Amino acid sequence: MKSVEQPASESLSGAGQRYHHGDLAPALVQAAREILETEGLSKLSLRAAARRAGVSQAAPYHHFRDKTALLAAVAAEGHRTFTRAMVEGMSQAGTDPAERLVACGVAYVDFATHNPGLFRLMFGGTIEQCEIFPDLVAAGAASYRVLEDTVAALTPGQSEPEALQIQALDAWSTVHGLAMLMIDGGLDPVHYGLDSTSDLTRALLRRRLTPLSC
Amino acid sequence: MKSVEQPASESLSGAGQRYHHGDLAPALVQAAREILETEGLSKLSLRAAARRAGVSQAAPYHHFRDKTALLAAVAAEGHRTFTRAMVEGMSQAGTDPAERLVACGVAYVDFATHNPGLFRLMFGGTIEQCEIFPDLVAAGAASYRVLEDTVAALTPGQSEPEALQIQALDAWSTVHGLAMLMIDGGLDPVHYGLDSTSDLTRALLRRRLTPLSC
DNA sequence: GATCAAATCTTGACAACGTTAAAATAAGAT
DNA sequence: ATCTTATTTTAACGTTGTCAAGATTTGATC
Repeated sequence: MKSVEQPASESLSGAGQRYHHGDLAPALVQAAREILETEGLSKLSLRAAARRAGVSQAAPYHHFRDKTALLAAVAAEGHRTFTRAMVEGMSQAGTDPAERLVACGVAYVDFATHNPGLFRLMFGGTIEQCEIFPDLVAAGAASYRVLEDTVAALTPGQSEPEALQIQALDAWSTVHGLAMLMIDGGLDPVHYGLDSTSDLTRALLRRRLTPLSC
Repeated sequence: MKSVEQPASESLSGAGQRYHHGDLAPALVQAAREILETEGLSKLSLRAAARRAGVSQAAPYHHFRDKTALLAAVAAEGHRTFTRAMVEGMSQAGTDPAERLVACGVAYVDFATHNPGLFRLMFGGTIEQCEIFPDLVAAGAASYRVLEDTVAALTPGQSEPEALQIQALDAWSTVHGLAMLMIDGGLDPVHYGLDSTSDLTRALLRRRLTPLSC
């Protein structure tokens, strides 16, 4: 009476509804991620994620303690792809430290505008007491380190570490604020005589990094 | 059999539960605001706000179409006090345009750190389709204009308006990002050798406004 | 002042949600 | 083959957003 032996390949292929899903935790994370981007945070319920993954309402509780825990997993995964996006964006920017920082910032803002729901989940305070999710904290710290390192490369001979940190914070605040304003504040690049949000980000960062010639 | 004639003074005095509240809409906004800061957004339900205002669960629907409409009212009111905070902060900063901008930024970030829940509601994308609430849009635009004007005062002889707008956006992004990171990212001023978030904001903005002496 | 319409509030209900408990089923070890 | 454990389901509880129907108050009109 066994069902056909499938090698745990699930995805969307077939309606094979075996009792044990086999890989439910990642499937729930992906389902939640999809709902987040297509329907928004308000439509992202645990039950909806379970439905999308093809399991019952209570199944997620064997893999996540809470709804918040699932959201934390989504956010952590988001931070990892976010980190990758920044690294990749910089790798195409050559070797000039300033241009690399610009590319990092552009990747930062691009990620936010392309995944607004996810970005808000990662930074928007939706997940209360996020410090109790070590995975999330680590992923967030790693993504910050990319930006910090990029800023550090900008001023090689920096003696005092506090100045560097302030500089990194400055860069971080700028791109983070820009990202937030673009996805929430209804910022329109055309209003600045530019075509895309990427161009606006680039213009803003370039202007910053090349102080008035003196 | 009339109850004692009270001149519509409500507040918290007495348990006078007359059938008509008299001023329910503002009372609900304030109740929501209080819940937001004391218990967080997740505990802010329409029913909880109604309970706190001393009315039944369905009473709010005679003053707000939705839960979202109530949130929008809270956010709009937040933007107005936010605007006032920035104006007042600048008024104590003298006449130097740069110092006024710094004061504006400090007020911006201070407001966020003192009212994190409200600030997130104002900017965090919680209110979907916020463009359908004209009051909210107007209040938000007014708060932005304060910052824009302050930046404009910084460079009096600015010919092209686009350059000014980019400059304003730069300033806005920075303080906004800083505010967001402080309430969500767990930014610690001590980590930068400073005592308070205000000091950190000031240090960052001053550094920005005084380019490396040349 | 009596009457009537509008505004305001309440009770009661419904579906959806987060969450838990108990029971059912599959997987793996002995 | 049996037993233990992990996984999933069904059923249920309390809470929420929201609506419909009825009750109460207010204010205008005669």
